[in-house]
Amino acid sequence: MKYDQLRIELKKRNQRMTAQRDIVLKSFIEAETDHLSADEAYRKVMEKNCRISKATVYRTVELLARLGLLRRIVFRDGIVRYELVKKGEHHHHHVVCNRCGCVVGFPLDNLDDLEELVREKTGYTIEDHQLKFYGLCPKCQSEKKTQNNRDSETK
Amino acid sequence: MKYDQLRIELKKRNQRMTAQRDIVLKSFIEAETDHLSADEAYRKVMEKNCRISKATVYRTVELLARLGLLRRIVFRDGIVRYELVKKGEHHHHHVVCNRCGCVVGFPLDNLDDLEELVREKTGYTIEDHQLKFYGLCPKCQSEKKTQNNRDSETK
DNA sequence: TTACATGCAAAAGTTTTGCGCATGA
DNA sequence: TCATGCGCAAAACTTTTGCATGTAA
Repeated sequence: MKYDQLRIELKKRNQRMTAQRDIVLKSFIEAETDHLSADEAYRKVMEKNCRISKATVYRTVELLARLGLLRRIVFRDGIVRYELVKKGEHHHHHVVCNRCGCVVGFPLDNLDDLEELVREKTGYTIEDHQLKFYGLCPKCQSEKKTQNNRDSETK
Repeated sequence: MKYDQLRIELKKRNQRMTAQRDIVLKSFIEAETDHLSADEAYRKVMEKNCRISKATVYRTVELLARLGLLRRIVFRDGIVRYELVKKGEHHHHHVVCNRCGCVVGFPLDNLDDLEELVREKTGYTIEDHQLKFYGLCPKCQSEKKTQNNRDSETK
């Protein structure tokens, strides 16, 4: 399945298929909606007792991003993470919890019109845009509430 | 002017006014629309022959961001940068050149309605959002064009 | 006076690089 | 076969931390 797709994508670009590249891509497939940094991907791979060099993971993640199989996502913490690019998926954005850092996707297509407006106003040709929302996830909202209650009782 | 504002803001939060804090804030004021990382701010300060410890710059930048005088901005390169928060300024977003990295602001207020939609759909309470456009600035567009012409002549 | 900020140097953490060996095509 | 990729370890950075000293209030 994904293994073949990887082989095909690599062949297209005259890149070789290796066991390491397969393992790294798999770790992102298994992470599902999680966004992994190169370092986190390395740890995940190590947990499975796959002996890969950290340098290889870093190089592979960078390669997969260049091939368009991974998308680079950076939130406010400045950690470079990657998410799996799924074919035919809608353009989606990210909603990030300021407290626990959990992330959910949010589909939204109609922002493309804005790109044209930006081009007119700034003279930049626009290739891409990224929108991020920051706030509190439902879990942290209720945890914060009970914490506040505890605090006011203590006073 | 800004010096007093800084003193006032610090006093509000029971923080002390120091020469170092003034110098660091000034480096962001002088950078104008540039976005500086803590490290870049440190270099700027050093250029002016001000002997400040790098640790102090890092601590000060973090403090100024916490006080709301600086705003944390992170682009796709994962470098944490800061921009001066100007009172009463419109909500603005950033347009980034993929080639030279130059950044311009782009005022746009009416995205706030979206926050309500995101809240309904995800259950997150939204405090903030950031929108970034990536493309090519006018300068890089023309540079790329002449470069392409040169390439095709050589072939 | 004294609590807080600074400077320094070391530590911690992340990412990149050089090079000899291994391997996919 | 042999160009490419890998593993290892060192290097290069960036950012944080502990602690003695200096200083704003």
